[in-house]
Amino acid sequence: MLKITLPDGSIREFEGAVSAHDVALDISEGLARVALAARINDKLCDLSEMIEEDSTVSIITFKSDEGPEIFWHSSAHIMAQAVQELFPNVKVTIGPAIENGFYYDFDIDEAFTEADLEKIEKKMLEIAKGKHAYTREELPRNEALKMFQEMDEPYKVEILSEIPEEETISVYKQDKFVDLCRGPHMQNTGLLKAVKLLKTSGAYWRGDEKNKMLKRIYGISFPSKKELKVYLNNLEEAKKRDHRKLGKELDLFSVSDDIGAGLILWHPNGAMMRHLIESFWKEEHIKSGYKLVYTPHIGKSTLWETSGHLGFYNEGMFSAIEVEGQDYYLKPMNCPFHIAIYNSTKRSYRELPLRLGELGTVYRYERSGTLHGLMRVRGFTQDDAHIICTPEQLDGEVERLIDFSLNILKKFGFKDMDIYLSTKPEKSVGEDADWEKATESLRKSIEKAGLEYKVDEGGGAFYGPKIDIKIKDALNRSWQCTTIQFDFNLSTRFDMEYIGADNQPHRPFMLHRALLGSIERFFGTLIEYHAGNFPVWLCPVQVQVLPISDQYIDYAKEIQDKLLQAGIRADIDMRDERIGYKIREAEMKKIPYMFIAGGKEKENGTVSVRRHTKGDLGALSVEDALKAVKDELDSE
RNA sequence: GCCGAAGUAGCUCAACGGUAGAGCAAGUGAUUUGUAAUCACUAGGUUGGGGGUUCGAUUCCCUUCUUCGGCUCCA
Repeated sequence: MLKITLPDGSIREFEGAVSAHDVALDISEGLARVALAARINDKLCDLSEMIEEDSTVSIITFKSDEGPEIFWHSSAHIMAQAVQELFPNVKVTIGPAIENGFYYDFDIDEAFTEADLEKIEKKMLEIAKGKHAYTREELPRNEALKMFQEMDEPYKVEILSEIPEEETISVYKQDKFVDLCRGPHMQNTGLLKAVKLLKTSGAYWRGDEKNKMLKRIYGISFPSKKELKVYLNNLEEAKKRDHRKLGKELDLFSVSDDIGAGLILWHPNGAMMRHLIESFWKEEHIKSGYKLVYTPHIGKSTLWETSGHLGFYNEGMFSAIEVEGQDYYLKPMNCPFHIAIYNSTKRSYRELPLRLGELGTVYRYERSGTLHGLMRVRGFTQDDAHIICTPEQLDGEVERLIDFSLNILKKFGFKDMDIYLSTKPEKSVGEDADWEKATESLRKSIEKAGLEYKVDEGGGAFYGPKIDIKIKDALNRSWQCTTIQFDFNLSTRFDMEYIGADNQPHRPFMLHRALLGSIERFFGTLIEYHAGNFPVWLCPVQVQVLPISDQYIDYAKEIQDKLLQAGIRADIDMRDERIGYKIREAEMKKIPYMFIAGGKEKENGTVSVRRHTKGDLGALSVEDALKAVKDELDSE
């Protein structure tokens, strides 16, 4: 048992050996995936370092009197100066601090090469060494406008020209560089001691693809070389968790050029895991009062006209398939089909709430540049459900939904998640009063569950407010999993009704929800979250039986048989190889349990148990070994 | 789709104007093994596809597909 003191003073206890990374995962501050560094007993260390008993650990983003945001924003200014000095024809635009580092967008025709980045890094350190003070100057907008016009910086002029004339604006100067900026900045450039420009990319001016594409440089900087080294190491470690890399190594899935981009092939190992996820999902849904349905993968154009998808979602749909003069579309969403089931008969308030669930496979046209492993694909299966209820049932439904969702996610070991409440956007359909009621219902439910959340003002869909739960990948990128969305649009478009106690027709409330989001994306985040070391219940092979040599294969088969009888997925490595080799292979496949069977074991009716990530656990009777596996399964 | 980078054996990579190599994996044989790699041999490639320049292209150019990092978009 390890006792570790966390930054807030609380004490956490851990079973077995833990690394700083394990602790980082345990602190849900959103930076667990790529915490910049850890401090163990006040010593800066790598996240892969093991922690000793009674340690004090803090996961830090920075070691500086300046907050990272100020530091990185100031670094962006230094980069802009360096680029301006090295490439005089460049036009500067904007350059903020981001979660891990900073970027700056430049207007320049030629692309930045790797060699350019190195030159820029050198120049930045040179500027930093000059210990130039950052000075703030306030001046009337018109004067600033004139100044930037003279400097021939059209992007700065564009920003200024949108500010009312009577306002005063601020500019920051360091060395020879002047930038329009609100600040604040650090005292002088000398605090920057280490910088790495990580990557370049294109970025549209003001994020609008109708505008010119600028060249963006991303970088990270620190007040010491050691911190940069630790950060880069952690980045390397994070890359090892990439679901695409692990997907190949563990033989879980692939994509084939011949089949098409963004279309996933689930290999036997991945398919077994998917089967386990889906079976669990179905059982839980049935227990929670859902009715499972199946619906077709294509539907007639008239359906999509009624739903409105051909209007507002046309760009996300695959083109039509013509059959006997009638256009059919691959479904990008399951909703119209579920609604068709609802509308197939006259509904009474006594039937509500009606919860229709389906693992529904949908196809969406995603632009080629946006595809990303399992996270963004063109064909995927949503764990979709639509809850149709009366206005009075709303609060209760949302509450049990959040509870249900968190319970499901918990089973997969997720602890570190971000919750967002998205409210009414400018363009929307539905009555204001309904929006109000729905939004409040969502808010109350999150608060009642005691969850922390962020509000995304105006971030809702045009058809209703929503709650999203996002999980971060190995590189700290957020991916939306759970989404709970109101829909004021489709219920009207499809003229959904129920007959109330008053014998009058009423419009029901409808909620869309997907808890895992899509099976593909969920699987991707699952792989990265656990770095391939899945909970035992999800492992395609839970126990690998390893006979020491040919003569113990029979004994190994006996053991395997007992395991299979007990419902445990067990394989035997019968190859003519040494035990060290078989162990290595099983370890690399991240199989949780290895049962080693040789002469000693056969004689005593035991197996030598080895647990992945823990090592040799010694000999146990076959029954006890089996019980150890079952106990772990029960605790998950 | 846009800005950039990249595609060589199943995997990880090398060679770079003179028709491709290594390690691991695979196959065969020897070995019968005690907690992260036993040895030997064998086979494996129209260097993503198509076109061009050249006496000759994996290498240079064009085009197309796919992948990667971003932008935009989103489960």
